[in-house]
Order: sequence, then structure tokens, then C-alpha cells
Amino acid sequence: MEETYTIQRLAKEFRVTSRTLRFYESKDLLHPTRVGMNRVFSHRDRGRLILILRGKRLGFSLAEIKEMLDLYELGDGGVEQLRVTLEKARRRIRELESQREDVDAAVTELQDGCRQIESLLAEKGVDARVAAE
Amino acid sequence: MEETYTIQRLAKEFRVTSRTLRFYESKDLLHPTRVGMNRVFSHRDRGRLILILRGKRLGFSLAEIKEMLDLYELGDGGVEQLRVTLEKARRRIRELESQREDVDAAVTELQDGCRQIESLLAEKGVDARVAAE
DNA sequence: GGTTCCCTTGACGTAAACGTCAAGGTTCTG
DNA sequence: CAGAACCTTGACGTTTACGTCAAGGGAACC
Repeated sequence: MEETYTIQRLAKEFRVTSRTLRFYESKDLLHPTRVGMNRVFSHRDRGRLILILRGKRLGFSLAEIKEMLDLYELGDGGVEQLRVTLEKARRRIRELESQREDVDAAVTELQDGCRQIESLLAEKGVDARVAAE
Repeated sequence: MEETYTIQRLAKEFRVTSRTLRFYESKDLLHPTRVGMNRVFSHRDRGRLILILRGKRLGFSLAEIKEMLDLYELGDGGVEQLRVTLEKARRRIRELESQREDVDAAVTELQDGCRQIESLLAEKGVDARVAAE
């Protein structure tokens, strides 16, 4: 028997509102079943939610995130379908790798900035380690 | 004599509209000077624009991007100001590093997905290298 | 000197991603 | 059996990041 989740349990666990989960369902990102009127989320939905939230942290739109999620749903598509999916996945990978370069560049620059501030503080005789607490 | 840029030159170079550049100025992200009515962007503005666009690719809001840009403007603030700036920068770095972990996780999963598709295609006797062109 | 072309400042429109009621249905608890 | 505490479906509001006119100013070309 698969574990299931109420809308609130999932919402609390991931610090989103139930409105958000309903919204994601309306956008076809989650597919809860129903017991009577009420939504029941599966473990699979939970996994998708994790991916959705990570996608958001990375700056992707819900539409892009849906595209990515669909990449994992390789149903019984034919060869052509598989090939299209493969190409999309490869493109995403390239985009993500370029995004990682952006991240690295930003980190490097911020670290440079930190060093400058640190030496400014040092000049003024201040210890700048993790002092500011 | 510093090189300067018209609004159109900058817009074309970075594939944004002039409206966007005016909008960024209105949000205090760019600080073009004026010659008569017309905006004149400095090399410094160009640099800031690069950072803005990278920030956007990384999913930051313009407000967050402004905060980061301001980190580089260490004017003549006192020790306390410097220390606050330093802490903000360090926090950003930590956030970016966590974002990099997200990127890496996403890449890994997509690569797994690719491998699965590739073996599915191989079963069907299809060569999946860069075939799809 | 009219037309064209770029610039300007409003001002209103819009898509995305929810927030926030409103109105009502179920279930559990005292 | 009345609340309380969940859930539901609308439906309208809000913020962000611009797009898209509208109305007009200054230079440049023919």
C-alpha cells in the first residue's frame, strides 16, 4: 500500500500553501486522485513537487518545469517520440551547464568583493572573519 | 575619454528592448547620464547590465539583483556598513553554492533519463548518438 | 520645410504565479 | 446538534517585469 498525502501534509512539508498545490494541479504539474471530493497525493506527486520546487529555485517557469517533468514520463511513445524527448533532455542539460557557469562566475565575483571588503576592514583594524553575528 | 552607448546600441548588443533599459533605470539598476533629453550609458552601466542579465538567468528578482549590484558599490561607508555588506555577500555566496548543487542534481537526473532513453532506443536498434538533427 | 527617425515621458495592458476572499460541503467533537 | 476544522470550486486581487500605444520634442535628410 502506497503512502498518500493530504493537501495539507504536503503543503506543510514543503512550506507552500494548499492554494499552490491546487494551482500546480490546474497547470497539470501534479495529478492527485480523489476520494470523494478531496485530493489525495501519491508518493509520485511528492517526487514531482520536489522537482517543481527545485526548478523554481533555478529560475524556470512552470511551463518549462512541466516540460522537464514530462521528460520523465516516457510512456509508450514510438522511436520518434523517444528521440525528441532525448534531444530536449540534452538541450536542458546544456542549458543547466551554462547556468552553472553563470553561478560560478557570480560566486567568483562575490568572493573577490568579499576579499576587498576584508582588506578594507583589516586596514581599519577590524577582524572580519565571522565576527558579524 | 570613456566609451559611451546610446540606448539602442546597448539594447541591440544584449538583445533587450529600450523599454527594458528605461525600466531598469526606473528601478535604479542603471544610472545613465543625460545629454539634453537623451540617455547616455557608460561602460559602467554596461557592466551592470551584464550582471543584471546574468542575475535574471539565475532566477533572481530585480530587487535581489539590485541588492547584489549595490554590494559592489562600497562607497565611503563606515566599518558597520562594510561589515553588513560583507555578510550579505557571504550569504549570497552560500545561496549560489546551494543553487549549484541544485543544478548538479538536475543535470545528473537528466543524464540518467538520457541513458534510459538511449538504451530503449538501442533495444529498438536505433543509434541515438547525435542522430536527431 | 515637410517627412522620417530616433528619442522622451506618461499611461494603460498583460502574463505568470499565486493570494485572498466568498460560499458552500463533510466530518469530528463536545 | 452546533461549532470547529478541514476540504471544495469559483472569482477577483496583487506583484513583477516588462509590452504597447499615445503624444510630443529634436536632429537629419531631400
